[in-house]
Amino acid sequence: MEYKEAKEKFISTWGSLGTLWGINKAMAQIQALLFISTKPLSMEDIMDELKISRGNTSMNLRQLMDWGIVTKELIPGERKEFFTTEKDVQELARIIAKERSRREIQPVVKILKEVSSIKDDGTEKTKELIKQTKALHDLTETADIMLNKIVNQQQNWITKSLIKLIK
Amino acid sequence: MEYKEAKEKFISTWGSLGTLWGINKAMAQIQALLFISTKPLSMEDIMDELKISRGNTSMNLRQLMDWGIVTKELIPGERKEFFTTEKDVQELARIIAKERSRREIQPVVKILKEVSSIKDDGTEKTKELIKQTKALHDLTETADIMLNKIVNQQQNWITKSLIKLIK
DNA sequence: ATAAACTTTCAATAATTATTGAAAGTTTAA
DNA sequence: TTAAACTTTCAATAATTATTGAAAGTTTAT
Repeated sequence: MEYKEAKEKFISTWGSLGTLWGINKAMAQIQALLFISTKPLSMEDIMDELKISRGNTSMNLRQLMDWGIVTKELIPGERKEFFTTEKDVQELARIIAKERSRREIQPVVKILKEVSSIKDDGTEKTKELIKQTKALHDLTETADIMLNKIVNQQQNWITKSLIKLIK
Repeated sequence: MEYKEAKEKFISTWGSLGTLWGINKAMAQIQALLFISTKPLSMEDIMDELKISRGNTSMNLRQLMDWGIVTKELIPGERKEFFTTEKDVQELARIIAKERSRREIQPVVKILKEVSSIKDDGTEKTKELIKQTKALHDLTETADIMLNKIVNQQQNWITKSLIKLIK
């Protein structure tokens, strides 16, 4: 496999994986392209490489910047804007975990808490609803906390030891 | 908030959360309904509760069974089939993590390995592609292993200690 | 001030994904 | 064996989501 094929394979795979971390295809592909680029790219560069429209590129770059994954780079003497992505995978994971937690998990935890806090009228179905949503609330909250702590401290002794222990 | 409202809130929230664990709305809603039900439900029951068609119900129940989350329950004297979901959240988490890993993460890890194994032709761009996809490969693989190990051993001492340590 | 270079916005359209419903298929009871 | 009770399949349709492209907006150089 040569460079070109490998590059295309990586970009398209990462793009379709986008759903796994809650973003759309174009967004993931732009990020992938920047991730393996050796220098900042302009909107023009991205459009050409991925064969997507200017509007699409603009909107998705904005979203990536909202996520905090991509930043504008000003190149002296250049009129256009250039873009780069976070290159450190650990830092990338940290940002993504934090954002997903804030955008998706926490709102759900909040609703699970509300639902599991309704007053117990003594009926079996109410008891079951309370019990099950409470269990889900606790699990989701714990998972969320763990995920964030883990990605935030990957290189410290706790995780190093954990990896050894569970491997 | 009364039972009915709480129930509807739970089902619709869990439904829209479906994307987070990679399944569609109807599938997640059916699972949610079964999750808080005190007894097995028939296809008829599910259609009525969620206001979805027979075909939709049938197809999504099948998928839930493929995932191993829902099982058919045969009730003596009843002609129709009844369904139940795994009620233990820990077990549910274990099944979901395992399935997502198998269906989505592992194929990506495989491709990252392929891409990061192309021959180094000495150019900067090839070096960068190899370096970055390798980093992503290692991170993804480690995250996948950790996730699975964690959900598989949640109640053992390792996780109990971990939770205390990182909280 | 103006025009060229560039970016953003957003209504229209395309692509994708979910849902329906009725016909075909299966199982069970008599 | 047959007919009623039930489930599955799948082509058609609906709903949702992504993408385009051109007009409007912004910035910069002169």
